[in-house]
Amino acid sequence: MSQPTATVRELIREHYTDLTQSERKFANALLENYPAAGLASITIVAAQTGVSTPTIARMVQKLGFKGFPQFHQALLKELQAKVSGPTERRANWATEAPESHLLNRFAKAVTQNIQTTFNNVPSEAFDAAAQLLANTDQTLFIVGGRITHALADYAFTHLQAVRPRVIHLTSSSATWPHYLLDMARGDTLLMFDIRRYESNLLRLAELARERGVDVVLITDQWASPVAEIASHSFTCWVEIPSAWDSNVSTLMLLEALIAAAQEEAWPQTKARYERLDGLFEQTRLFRKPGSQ
Amino acid sequence: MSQPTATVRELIREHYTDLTQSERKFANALLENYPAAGLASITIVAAQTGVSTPTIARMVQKLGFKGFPQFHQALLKELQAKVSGPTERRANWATEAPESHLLNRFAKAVTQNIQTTFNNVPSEAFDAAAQLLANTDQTLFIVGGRITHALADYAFTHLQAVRPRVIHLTSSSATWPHYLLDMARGDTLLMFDIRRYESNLLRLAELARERGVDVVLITDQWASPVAEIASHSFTCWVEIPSAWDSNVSTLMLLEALIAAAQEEAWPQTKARYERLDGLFEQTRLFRKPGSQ
DNA sequence: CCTGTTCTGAAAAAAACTTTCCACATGGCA
DNA sequence: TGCCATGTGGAAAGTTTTTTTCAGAACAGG
Repeated sequence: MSQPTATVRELIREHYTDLTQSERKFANALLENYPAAGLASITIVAAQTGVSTPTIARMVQKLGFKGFPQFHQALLKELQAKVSGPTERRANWATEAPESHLLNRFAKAVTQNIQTTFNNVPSEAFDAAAQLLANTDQTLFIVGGRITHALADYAFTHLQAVRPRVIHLTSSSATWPHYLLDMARGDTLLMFDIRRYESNLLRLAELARERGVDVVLITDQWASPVAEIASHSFTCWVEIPSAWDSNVSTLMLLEALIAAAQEEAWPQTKARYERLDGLFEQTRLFRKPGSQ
Repeated sequence: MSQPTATVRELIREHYTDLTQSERKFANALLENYPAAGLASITIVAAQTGVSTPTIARMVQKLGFKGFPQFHQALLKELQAKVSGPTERRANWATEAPESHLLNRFAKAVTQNIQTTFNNVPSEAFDAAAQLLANTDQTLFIVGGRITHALADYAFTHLQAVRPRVIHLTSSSATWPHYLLDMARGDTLLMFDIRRYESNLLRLAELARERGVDVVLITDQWASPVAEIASHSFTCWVEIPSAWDSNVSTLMLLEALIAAAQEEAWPQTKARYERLDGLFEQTRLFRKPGSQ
């Protein structure tokens, strides 16, 4: 109310840290379905969110409204202004920014990449690869390149929680022969290779293949040479208007694979997660906010 | 009511000839400002249109609704469907797989996350943060948590290419005091904190803040406590049907920030990229795509 | 100019909504 | 462990909205 120009969305962002848990529940529901989720009566809104009416009432007061009706009207006014604007442009992602803003150009490119990537995932290969990643009888090796070693790291952190016997090959290729020593027939090597393709990754894949290791490759639309010897390879679209490549679709595919692997061996994984949680509790790595 | 799928707009057209003069007055007002003009209370709607409440009540009954609240809900439902529309339409991503396949369920959740995330980026804060990341007069520190250290690593690799004076705080918090020693007023600390929030990250942010360092925070929809002391903080939607959180939207936001920082200082960055390429050439770390 | 029909809105009654108050639950802290 | 501060929702009180009723206005046709 202090700033008559502020949208409800902005008000929520501004006051987000003041909100309690239940209040945030509603805030998130509203932001996810804006503004429809806030336009019903307070009773309905509360029921849909799963909180009580007083919680909603208190929250809108925190945002600076006198009561729910005022909040309701503010949302309505925004909606009205938006519709009467130049033919609603749903294209805009960052709703306040102009279409030419980097955020919107970027969002457009990445969305396109994700869509193309997912449209081109061979589902049998996906299922087969997920099974390999979940196979705890064998060892799983993970390796990435210059840029993608962060992705390999991410994969390692998650898969290590999902299953035992996961090994992350450090980025220095000088140490790779040591790992090759321990690779056995039936093991899996999860490899990331995005342009520009690194010759030592290809060599590593070849040597692993010779030892009977299944190579699962995640690469880009131009396809790393490793694809020719990989058991399963997945193509990600990575081009954005920039000097470098986007790895959003790569990460998305990776997460999908991790999710699939996790589902594959859920009972085991669940027990592992619980033990992990207990260990974190004991080492007090994560404390509740507010405490020292 | 006869056709449950008919929109209110269609219902109005269908029954238009049955409507009286005053009723048409409201019908026109609604069609001109659809659906906002119908979403207030019947009292307000009537006043705005210049007719009485019974007129509105009678009209919505002519359209086939039991009462004004039912009419109101129908409008709301349409609005809601519209928002989720673009996502719904490309229901199947992995075209061959059934809709219930993990790939499709996953794609749906992540798409929703990305959309919500981008809809909620405050563009001024984004621009300001990009400027901080591109400011080569000061040092840029980067740090992540247990899961997000991979993202921090990714950020480091890219930003190191964009500009000098970038420092990646290793994941072991025991070494952080060493880095704090060198932090100076005006420096920037790029921090990732996704639930569960780590208390040592909060402490680090506090100590940095005390030294006059700008903290740029990338967090999730439940907001890390660091948000309260950060100069700019960005919220990412990370929930997926899984035991862990997705970082696709997080990476997307990060890449957008990197792209913006790169654009901010392009002449410098371009020269840096060229020198970097030359160095790679000399060490022959990479081969050109297609070549052996 | 009259008459019957249709339309309209004021006002009251009914229903629903919003707010306030209070007790209970939760989690941090000594 | 017990205390305190904080957050949460049930229920009643207060308010608004919605519906119904009904009387007057507008209008067409004789």
